[in-house]
Amino acid sequence: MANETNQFSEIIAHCKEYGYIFPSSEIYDGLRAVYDYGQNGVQLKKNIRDYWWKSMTQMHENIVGIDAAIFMHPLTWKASGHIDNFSDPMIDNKDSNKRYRVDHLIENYAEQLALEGKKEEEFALLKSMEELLGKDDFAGIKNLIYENNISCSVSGTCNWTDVRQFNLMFDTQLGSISGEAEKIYLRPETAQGIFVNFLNVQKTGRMKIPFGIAQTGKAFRNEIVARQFIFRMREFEQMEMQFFVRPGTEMEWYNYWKSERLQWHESLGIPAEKLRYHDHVKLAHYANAAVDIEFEFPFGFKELEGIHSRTDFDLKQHQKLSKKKMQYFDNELKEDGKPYGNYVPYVVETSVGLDRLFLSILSTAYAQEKWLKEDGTEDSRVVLKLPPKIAPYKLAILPLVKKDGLPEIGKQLLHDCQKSFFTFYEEKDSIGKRYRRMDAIGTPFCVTIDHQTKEDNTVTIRDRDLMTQERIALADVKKLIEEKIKD
RNA sequence: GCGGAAGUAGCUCAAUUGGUAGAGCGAUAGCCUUCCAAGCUAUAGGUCGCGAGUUCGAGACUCGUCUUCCGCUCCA
Repeated sequence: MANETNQFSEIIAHCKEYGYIFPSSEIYDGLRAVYDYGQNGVQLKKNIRDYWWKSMTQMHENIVGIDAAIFMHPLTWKASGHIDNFSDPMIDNKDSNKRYRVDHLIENYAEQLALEGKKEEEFALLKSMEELLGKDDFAGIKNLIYENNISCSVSGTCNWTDVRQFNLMFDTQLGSISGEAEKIYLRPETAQGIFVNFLNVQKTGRMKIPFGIAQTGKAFRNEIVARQFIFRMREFEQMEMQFFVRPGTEMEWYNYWKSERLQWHESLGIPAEKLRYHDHVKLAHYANAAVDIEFEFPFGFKELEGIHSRTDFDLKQHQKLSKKKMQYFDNELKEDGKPYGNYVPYVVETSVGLDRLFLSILSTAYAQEKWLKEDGTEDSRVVLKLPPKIAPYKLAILPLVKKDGLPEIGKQLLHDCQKSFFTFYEEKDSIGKRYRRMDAIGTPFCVTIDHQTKEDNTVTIRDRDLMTQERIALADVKKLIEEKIKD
């Protein structure tokens, strides 16, 4: 009966129409690549986050959570490498549209000079470049490129844009007195909040390796091109867990989390064929192994979660800059009967984008269905087949008519149920229309109060996905739903 | 960032050669009530994305700008 299509633009439209996601500050034309979660979206997002939180912390006695601030000491980003690696001045060639890091562009040209035997010119060029870069004199850099007639290797022209700084980190000022204010960054990842709290948590929680610290929270990246709805946003939410292990055991844990995390996504109803691993060939500066779990979005397979073996890079860097020892004393005995002793732990990270996960779940759940009714006419619906445990509303209570005392029974049931889970109550419009509305927002169960209810205290309960109904005792409704929404 | 396309009511779309905006669905209120969006009545909702320009007159033409989608580019 199902004839499903999965057009991305239809999903976006559905999100807006049914209160899942709105463009940010839409009345002012929106803000590029920034979105707000609506009344249903916030609930779905929260349920996904809670499910992650529970499976990471509550279900693992050796993983605890924290909630670090978005603002962090500026040296944090020096230590992590974000300041040095992500603030390169760039320049575009207007003819080829090719973008270069200006230091690479000039260094390449300098190499040519060297090959031509013009050692002095090479030296002078590099020296001026360093001076200009040192004082962020971008106009000067551009002049330097023009003076030396440095051209684009693709177009061969010197038709350059201005030099621009592309720093992925947003900055702002801490302290309100200008001049005295300190430049401070909005965190580009939540991981560092965990690393800087490593000692606090390990000591106060008396944590023994291996152990993990989990955190969910907002991160900010000033992406040059942010697009594809909520897939790449400038403000987004991460759910990260850093797992601290004994050096040498990291690959074991890396493989453990690699398979663990894939299964977790499947437990949220994402079909296995829409998930795959993508091993990194080119590794980031901090990693010795990295894999992405990719999901087949409507626009192709893209990264959903990253699992990285980060070695001891981060803790060592913080040790270096903070001059605090990021050590752990391992009392467990080696084969020779002596303890493992002091070391800087290795880290295996799992990092999933909550917004991306939201989009994965939504695009998996979204379905347009068409079928023939008994009288031969076509019927159709749009339904979000969300797993009941994360659906915004778990149950809708629908009196068949709004008279004869049926609303009163419905409201009593609402009162009983809403203490335990989100319950929707609606008595307006035809029952079919109300079912369609509930399908559109993904409510898994609808209970209808009819005249028989008054006689024998039973109601019909309708399954969203099957559109079938069965009659159950009114008194069993709450218990039944609670059973259905359990993990 | 480059190229292409689009923007009129909550949604889908109309509006002659330029003559100061309409429909269906939806929403709200009421009536009716029969378990899968389709009965009846009434009401609300738009400075045509925004800003200039051309014109006696612009939703329509021109320019700019914002936003979105598609392709390229980028992506610790």
